Amino acid sequence: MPNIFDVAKRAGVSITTVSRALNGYSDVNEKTRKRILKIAEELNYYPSAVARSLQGKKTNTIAFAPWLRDHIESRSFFKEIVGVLALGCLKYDLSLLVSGADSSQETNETLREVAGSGRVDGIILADIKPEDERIALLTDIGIPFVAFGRTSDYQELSYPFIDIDGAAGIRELVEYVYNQGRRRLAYLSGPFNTSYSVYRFNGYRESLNKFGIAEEPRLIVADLQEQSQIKETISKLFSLPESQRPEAIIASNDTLALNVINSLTEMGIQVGSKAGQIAVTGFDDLPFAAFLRPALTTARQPIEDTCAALLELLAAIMGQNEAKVKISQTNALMLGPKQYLLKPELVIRESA
Amino acid sequence: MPNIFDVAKRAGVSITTVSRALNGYSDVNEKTRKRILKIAEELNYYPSAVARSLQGKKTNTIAFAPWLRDHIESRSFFKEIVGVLALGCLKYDLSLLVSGADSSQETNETLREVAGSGRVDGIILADIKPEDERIALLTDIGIPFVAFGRTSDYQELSYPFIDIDGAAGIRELVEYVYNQGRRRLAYLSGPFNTSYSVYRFNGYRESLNKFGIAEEPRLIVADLQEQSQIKETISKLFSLPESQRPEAIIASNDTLALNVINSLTEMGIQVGSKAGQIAVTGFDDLPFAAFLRPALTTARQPIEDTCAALLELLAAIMGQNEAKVKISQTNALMLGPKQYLLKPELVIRESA
DNA sequence: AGTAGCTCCCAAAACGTTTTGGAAAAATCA
DNA sequence: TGATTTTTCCAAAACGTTTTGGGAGCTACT
Repeated sequence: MPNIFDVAKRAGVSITTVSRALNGYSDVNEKTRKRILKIAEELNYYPSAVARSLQGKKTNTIAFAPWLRDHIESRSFFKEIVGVLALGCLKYDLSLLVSGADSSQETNETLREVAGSGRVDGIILADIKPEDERIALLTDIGIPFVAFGRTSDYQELSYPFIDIDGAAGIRELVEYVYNQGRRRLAYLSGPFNTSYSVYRFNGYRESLNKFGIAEEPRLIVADLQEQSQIKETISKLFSLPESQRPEAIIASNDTLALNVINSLTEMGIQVGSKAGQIAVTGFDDLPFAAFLRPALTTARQPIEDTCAALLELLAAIMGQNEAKVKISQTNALMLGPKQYLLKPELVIRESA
Repeated sequence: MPNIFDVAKRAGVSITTVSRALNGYSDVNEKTRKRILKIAEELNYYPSAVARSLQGKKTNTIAFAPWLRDHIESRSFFKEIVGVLALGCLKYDLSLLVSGADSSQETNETLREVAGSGRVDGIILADIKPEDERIALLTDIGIPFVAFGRTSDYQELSYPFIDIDGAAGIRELVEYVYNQGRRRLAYLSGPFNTSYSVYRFNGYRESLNKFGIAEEPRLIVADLQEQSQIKETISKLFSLPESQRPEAIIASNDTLALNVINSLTEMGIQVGSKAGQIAVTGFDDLPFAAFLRPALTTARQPIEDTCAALLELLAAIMGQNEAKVKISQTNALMLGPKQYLLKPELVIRESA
């Protein structure tokens, strides 16, 4: 591979001139520039990104750092987001480095490596837990980052994040089924070791409170890990005396809802919005949600908006014009400086 | 951020010694090493990946380079693969750079940049077209790469690739519906500007030929771009006299099949494997395929195997032990040196 | 004619590592 | 004891850019 010296020699100028010609500086004669450009083209010369980074202290790369653990629920959404993010990076002339790990042990080591080694200029941190040591890690290292999601203590820590308002989404869903006349509302969730599970559950409790419905522990199952547990849970719920059985099942995400619907269907229980049927709702609006039978009523995560906001915020922080960060998404609620909440959108289909 | 000099000064040794201590060389006293390690820890020192790359000529990064254009069909599968790839990279201690572009103009410029600038050690090229100028580009630049998919002229060009045998998948599907007694088999496909469309269509023709069925132009529609066209196509097919209507519809991918099923259902036409119903098949086995009603009969792309093979092959090429490249996937067919074909798996469900 | 101001170019330093080729000090051997 | 080997360390070069701080050679002004 040719380097800048090869070009300089061939053109009969110094490497300084080659560099400045290629970078569009005005202190090089137009004729010389043309000549250098042609030679660079001929030689198939491309400046080394690595050398450039070393000198310029900029890599023009950001990392997307999720936890690639194999939850029943987590992987689908990760897949949705990375493509959109990659596309969005083009606008900022950034490259996207995907950096995750599956065993939680390694994770922090991988993240520390990518954050500490100067390989990237900024990081988008995903899959935030209620208490997430990665926030402190990155803050410590001093690398610009934006979290996708938020911890429980985001107010004290006050790091930048974009989150989707899970509580609001669930509240809308609950209100919707409440207005159908349903009162016994079960809530199914994965374990509370992911922030969004906690916030969504809070939404459920807030709604019950608002409508004056007492919490019924038997209707709340919040540690679902595997498919088999779901089936089991459902049959337990439906072995209750008729007057105590749930009239609606609020699932904390689409994948869970999918399994709930399948379990119910298998048991011969009708799912749907009509009276006599049991209502089921999800959250996320993954691609399959529209194609379920019955099609899933859910709250849509605004993926495009979220990714745009994440990049916008991160770019602003990296560009040091932190002062005037202003997220342009219309439905963004500002929780604190550089902390934004995006609203999910209610999607009514057939399952509720 | 501290650098190696800071550590050296604090430890009272030269930077050489720090470097060698950190990299586990044996010519540094165990006591000194311990001291250096502790100081590095205290200082929160991490070697600059950039400087290291510059010196070592290795970035330990590979790029995933798809075409992120917004086809009716292409995006879902891209999303599937990037997550698995990212996970697989961990085993090889590689990072994954996602580098795509949406307008086809930019694409080559982006690719040239990432390939020519030494930012990555290797590239996984996806979304191969029947004639794909990117192959020549990368060969020219001389960067190690593996294509996911293959051009029409892969034999002359002879570059490394992993492909999924689309023809074989379609053949199995066609044979399956043929054995149900169906003879009038329509074929629906997106435009032939993507390799897999061509190979899959070939599979269809080979099967017809094998079973002595004449090709019926009216049953072959191969330029579907939008949803609306699909509905239109379907109604045209079903406005034929009864004796000429298709008994099965072979769609070249799941997304297409999904829309076909929806269109048919809207028109009140029963889809399924039973006599009197029309059979519909897809290809890919995307996550939603199992949840359609009727659930989609399709050919599953072995994503995990494919990603594993891509990485295995690329790693071998990058490691210069090209000679003994041996793909370990059990169902891999070798087409040429470093050229492998993986077999899709028939997934029988309800739609056919 | 002298000087100030352009235009166009360049040598050298800096970015932070690893590698190379020793060299001093300590240990071992004869 | 002197010679040899081993252990432990280091100075300098190299990787390929960009930036800094000028410096010729012209042109234009007074």
